[in-house]
Amino acid sequence: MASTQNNTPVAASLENPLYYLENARTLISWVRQLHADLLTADELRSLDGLLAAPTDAQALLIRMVMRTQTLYRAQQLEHYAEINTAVPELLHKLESLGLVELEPKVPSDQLADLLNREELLEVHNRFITKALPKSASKGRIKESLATHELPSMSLANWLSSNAPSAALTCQPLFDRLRLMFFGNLRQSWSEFVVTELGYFNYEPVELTQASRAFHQREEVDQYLALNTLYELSESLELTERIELARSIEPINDWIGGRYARLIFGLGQEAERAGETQTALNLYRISGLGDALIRELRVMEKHAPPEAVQQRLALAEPRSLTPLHQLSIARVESRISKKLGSPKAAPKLRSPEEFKISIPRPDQCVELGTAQALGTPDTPIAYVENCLINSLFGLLFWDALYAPVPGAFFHPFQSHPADLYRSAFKARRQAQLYTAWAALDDGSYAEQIFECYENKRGITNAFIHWSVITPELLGLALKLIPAEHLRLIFERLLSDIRTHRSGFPDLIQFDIAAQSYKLIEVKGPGDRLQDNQKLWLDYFVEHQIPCSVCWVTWSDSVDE
DNA sequence: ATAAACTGGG
DNA sequence: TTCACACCGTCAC
DNA sequence: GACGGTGTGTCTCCCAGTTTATAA
Ligand SMILES: [Mn+2]
Ligand SMILES: [Mn+2]
Repeated sequence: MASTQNNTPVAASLENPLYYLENARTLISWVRQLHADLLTADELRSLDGLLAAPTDAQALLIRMVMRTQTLYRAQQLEHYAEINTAVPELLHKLESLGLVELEPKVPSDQLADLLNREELLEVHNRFITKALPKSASKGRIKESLATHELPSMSLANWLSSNAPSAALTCQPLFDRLRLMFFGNLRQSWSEFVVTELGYFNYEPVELTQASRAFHQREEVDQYLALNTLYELSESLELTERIELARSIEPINDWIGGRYARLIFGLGQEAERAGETQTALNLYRISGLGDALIRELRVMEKHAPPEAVQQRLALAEPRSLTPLHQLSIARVESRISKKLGSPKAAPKLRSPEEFKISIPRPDQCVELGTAQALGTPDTPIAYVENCLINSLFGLLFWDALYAPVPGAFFHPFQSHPADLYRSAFKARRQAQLYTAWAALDDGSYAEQIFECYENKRGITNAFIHWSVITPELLGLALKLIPAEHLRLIFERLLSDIRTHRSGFPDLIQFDIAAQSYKLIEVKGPGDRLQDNQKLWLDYFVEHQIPCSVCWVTWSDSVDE
């Protein structure tokens, strides 16, 4: 039933009414094939039990796992046409396998997930003497319930009617399986069917036998622990979350990055709560560039300038992105002024600027400006990051999808797992070299067109197929010199994460002059952002034509 | 009464 | 979970 | 005017059916 082809998991045909079960079994067997050593004996036993159960029982469990809740009224599970056994019987079977709990005790704060507003209000007014009016919103009822201490009890008791219910007890196991398969918790069980329906298309990449997202159980545990802390942000006190987070010692760089982001986020929460010292400590632990900036800003506010300067001296500029360096340079400039030995503010090259006044457009200011500036011979496209990123994705397609060991481990990836890591370039030197060579010998335009034709529609981290029309692609490749593309791609590749954004809003082509120009539009009240300033600086440095257009409203009185 | 938001399902 | 922008306030010149 | 900080919209297939919020 579970299907793999050429050593790759394959989505089930929709002809099979139990397609979702087939997909789940595919996922499970793929994980067991590659990750069996990362599962406990208990977990393997649970899976064996499930896979040996009657088909209808398996199907119902997967239906429940795929839905958002972990708690269900039996009534919510009765409508599945492809499941022919009575639901109570199946739930009973699943209970005997230890996958489901029948008639679970439901705490009052979970009632809202299980009942609609009307039912919730009815329950509220039956258990709480101070009744709420018929019009009370669901949030209001929830609040009121929370202020009273009510004992947990089965749903049937809450409703004092015959309302059978069941809770999944195996959700953690299935989340774990999903994580081990996808390498993230963002993708869901429905990934298979959405692919089968054709809404997602992924580039097929040969998966090596060693292709797996995790190598030790501890890595999976840490990922799950970090994720739980993100989810708890609403319900658990900050101090407790900090304590839990700090007890985690990441065992690899990848987990370390997620850990750093969590700690940074906790630091920001602490900062906003006025817990300055806690925030500073967390920023120091985090090690993220963003955290260093926050640390410096907090120190600037609360510590003597000498202390800030000392901290600045310890910063390692080489490990920081240009974006971080810019922020740090500004701190440096302010602090040195305070200490009496002024150091110049960071100086970036800026492009030509011009102003236009147009009526406030129906759509966004970028489109209004494009309309005002564009002519038949000098057409404008509103592309922002899409054009350059798409050209990049098309030219470097083979590098992006090179079967580097460990980069691809399931068939639903839009990009290699190490795309944003520093070793990305080093591991694809041959493919990158080929692409650079095409740019040098002039064959790149043809290659990009070919890739565009062949790969159109395939989900790609850089390419926005709907924006890139053949006409736009043709103009861009004809009018942007290869040398300019080389310069831009070099900077992009030097730090993909940071440099994939910040490109100007518009590109204007001049067909007669065989030239082009990038235009960043700034409406009233808007201003250049740091990542935009840095790209513009680079464009000016390398004589890549660009400008900033300041827009005011011609039909507006104020200003 | 109507629109907006959410949920499930292929 | 991304990215750009809108909008607010402060500070120094 | 240059900054710093916060919040928002849009987007994560797309359709149908249900639930919720809001106003008249
Ligand atoms: Mn923009
Ligand atoms: Mn803009």
